[in-house]
Amino acid sequence: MRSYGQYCGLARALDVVGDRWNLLVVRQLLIAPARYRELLDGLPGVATNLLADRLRDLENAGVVERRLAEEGSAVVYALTPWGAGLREPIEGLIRWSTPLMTRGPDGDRFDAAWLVVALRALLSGRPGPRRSSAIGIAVDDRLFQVLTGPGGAEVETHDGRTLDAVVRAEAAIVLGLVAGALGLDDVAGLVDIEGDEAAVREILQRAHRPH
Amino acid sequence: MRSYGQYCGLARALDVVGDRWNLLVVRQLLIAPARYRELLDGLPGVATNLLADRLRDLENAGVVERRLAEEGSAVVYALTPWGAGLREPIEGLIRWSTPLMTRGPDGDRFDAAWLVVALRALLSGRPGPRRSSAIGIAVDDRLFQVLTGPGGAEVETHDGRTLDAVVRAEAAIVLGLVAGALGLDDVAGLVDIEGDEAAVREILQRAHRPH
DNA sequence: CCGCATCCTCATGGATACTG
DNA sequence: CAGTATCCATGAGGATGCGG
Repeated sequence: MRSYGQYCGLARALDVVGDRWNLLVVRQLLIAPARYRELLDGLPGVATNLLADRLRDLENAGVVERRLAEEGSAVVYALTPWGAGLREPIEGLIRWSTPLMTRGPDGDRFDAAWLVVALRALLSGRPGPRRSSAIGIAVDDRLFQVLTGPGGAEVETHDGRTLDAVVRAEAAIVLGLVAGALGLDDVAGLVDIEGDEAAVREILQRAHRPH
Repeated sequence: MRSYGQYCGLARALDVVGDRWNLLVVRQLLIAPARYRELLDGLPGVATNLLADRLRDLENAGVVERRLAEEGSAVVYALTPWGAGLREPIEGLIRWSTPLMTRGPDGDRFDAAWLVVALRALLSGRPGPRRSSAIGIAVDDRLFQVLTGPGGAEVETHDGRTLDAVVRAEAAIVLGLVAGALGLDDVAGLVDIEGDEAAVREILQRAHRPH
């Protein structure tokens, strides 16, 4: 992308991350450091050459760094400390987007890993007292609970139900909550979704690994 | 721009404002509502057809609205309340960009009006006590002062020097401050710039008008 | 397999000219 | 003044190739 050629913080920031796909690459790396193939999978629709281009650009700009796992030549992409600072504006955009999310998936693809970023944005970005929150969700007559603290969101189930169902349902509930400008304590709702436990459990584990 | 087709807040936000120039249009309207020509002037480098396209897109998305001044057919563009909510992520990007600003204008164009957004972002977005700050600036052996309160920044001069010089110098000082992670009380610096008083005075007046 | 690079097609952006 | 129309350059998207 051509530079805007403006001595303005916003313009210069967009010179770096304003290119198509760039902020979504950062989103993926805010979830966890990832391999090239994982990024491709987490960014449905991106062309392979574009992803390579964007990773190069972001690396040259100092947003992303390539790490070589000691074993062999495995390349892992991760955010630099400065790149991780994009969490703030990204969370702002996520909060701003809640009116766009109320219409539901509609046909868009969905990946539970994206909620790792979104939940933290929605639950930690509100003004006012920020203790911890508990959101109860009823799925098929079974009750689950999502506990949220200052550091982010953790999912706990009091049941044998899959974690994926909890996470997805949580998305709908939290988005509905925020859209309706309600408080975040002890709210219950009802959603009906199926899911895969192992995948989400791994996502959550990786999300707790520091970069 | 094609939709990302992802049920993710960030992706949907970028479906709306991720197009080139879109966030810069919003920046201009965060300064003040503006006519088409004013937007062209405040967005150096944008093509007229692109600006027209983007304004249409943003209007259809509910970010921008056209207002008809009672007199004749004068069209004024302004942010909707939802569109004004982009201030938060924009301010986040501006704060994130400070390392990019320390190298100076370099050849980029500069418009003092952009500081109306940037100053507020830099001075009101820091964590911790948020009282008011005073930044002293020495320009050609004369001292000026920029007073900042919770609602934003106001420029005052204790001298006959042009306001534009104050504002431009202020940019360099504040950016340097934030980049160096210093506090914001009673800091002095030195810059040497010329400017035009009337233009900046009008900008500041308009910035204090609510949308 | 993974991590890209090349090639091709087509949509989008940029600059300028033009119009109500 | 407030845009539209036009033309050309650039970049996105998709398929495929290729070395490790």
